[in-house]
Amino acid sequence: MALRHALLAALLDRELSGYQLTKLFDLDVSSFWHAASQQLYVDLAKLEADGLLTGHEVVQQGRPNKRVFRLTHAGLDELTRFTLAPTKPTSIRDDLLVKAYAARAADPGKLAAQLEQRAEQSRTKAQYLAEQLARLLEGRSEEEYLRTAENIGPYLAGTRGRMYEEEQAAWCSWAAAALRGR
Amino acid sequence: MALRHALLAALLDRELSGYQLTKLFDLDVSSFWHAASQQLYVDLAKLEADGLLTGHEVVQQGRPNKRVFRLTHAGLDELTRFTLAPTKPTSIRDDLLVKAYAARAADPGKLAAQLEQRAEQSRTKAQYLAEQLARLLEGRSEEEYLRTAENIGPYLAGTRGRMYEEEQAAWCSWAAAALRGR
DNA sequence: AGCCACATGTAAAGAGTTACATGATTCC
DNA sequence: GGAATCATGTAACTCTTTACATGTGGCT
Repeated sequence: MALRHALLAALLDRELSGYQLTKLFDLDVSSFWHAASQQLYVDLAKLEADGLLTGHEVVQQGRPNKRVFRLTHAGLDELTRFTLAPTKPTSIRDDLLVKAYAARAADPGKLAAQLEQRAEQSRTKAQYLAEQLARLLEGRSEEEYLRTAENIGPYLAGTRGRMYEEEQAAWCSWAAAALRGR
Repeated sequence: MALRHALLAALLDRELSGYQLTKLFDLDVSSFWHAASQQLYVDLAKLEADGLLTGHEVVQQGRPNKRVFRLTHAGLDELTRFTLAPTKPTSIRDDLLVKAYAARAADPGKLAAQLEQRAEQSRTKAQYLAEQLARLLEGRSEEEYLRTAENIGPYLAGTRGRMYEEEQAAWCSWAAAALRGR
């Protein structure tokens, strides 16, 4: 049920359309919460029906019109309530790790190749996220940013995403090497 | 659809009952694929109906009888097929990160407290996983183990789980400190 | 008798994925 | 005209979660 809250959080200090959220979820948010664009539209509609968001048509020139969404007071309350509610620890759920777990049933070379490919993807994503984080700092030191910025949420969550991708890349390379050495 | 394959992989070189799998998934496997015990029984029944597993009643003394499951040839084939199939990158999906993302809507102290609590849980879990990994080595060096052991899958996947929990703990502590310093 | 570990499920509701669908506008 | 980007959805299916359900046997 956190997709709803991820959407609310993404709209905390700005108005965005479904399409803009799609791109945001593809790149930045996906590092800690993945969702397909279709699902975003479904949940945006529900959130609006529940009065947590309001949508406004924006007429554009040179491209199709869009509907941007804004948090309502009820939406902000709901988000605050969510941050206070207890959460159970969740963990990784990754096909690739299940494949590694099943290593004995796999062709070592082919599994290693998949791991190396994923390592590369994760490295790319980690780099992108690092750039985004650097952009948020706007020249300030991290320490200063965390003390003074208005909304440090995206920086905190984005940092976890960057760490995750870096670790994933490192583990994939290590596991691939282990398989290659057999 | 990887729960099926995680079950098959867990049965790669041993017979286990639903209850034993429950405990395995609670502790070891949960670090890379979480599943509730009810779901295990449902999927075990399906896997048996699909001919990928066979179940055998085991009469026990001093405790209720159990049914242990064993991979069939078809089950092993299916697992091998799975390891060859392409996989899309998946990522974290964690309520706690969404909460961090929504930091601006949260009470900093209360969110920090939740992060610190999670840091503690992750540290405990990382420690448990480290012990399990050390047990697998049976005194050998990691390098030797990876070269010579029969089935290195659990060690590879378990290592990722341990890394994840360690990183999670480190990030949680860092993020909590950032929130406390405001 | 009461509690705990062992042992195995069913049913309903909720969330997410996959496939399908449509249309506007710009640029080449 | 065709491709790419912008823009928004629906429907069917699969998977997961939550709540409910039941029973054995040892220990105190």
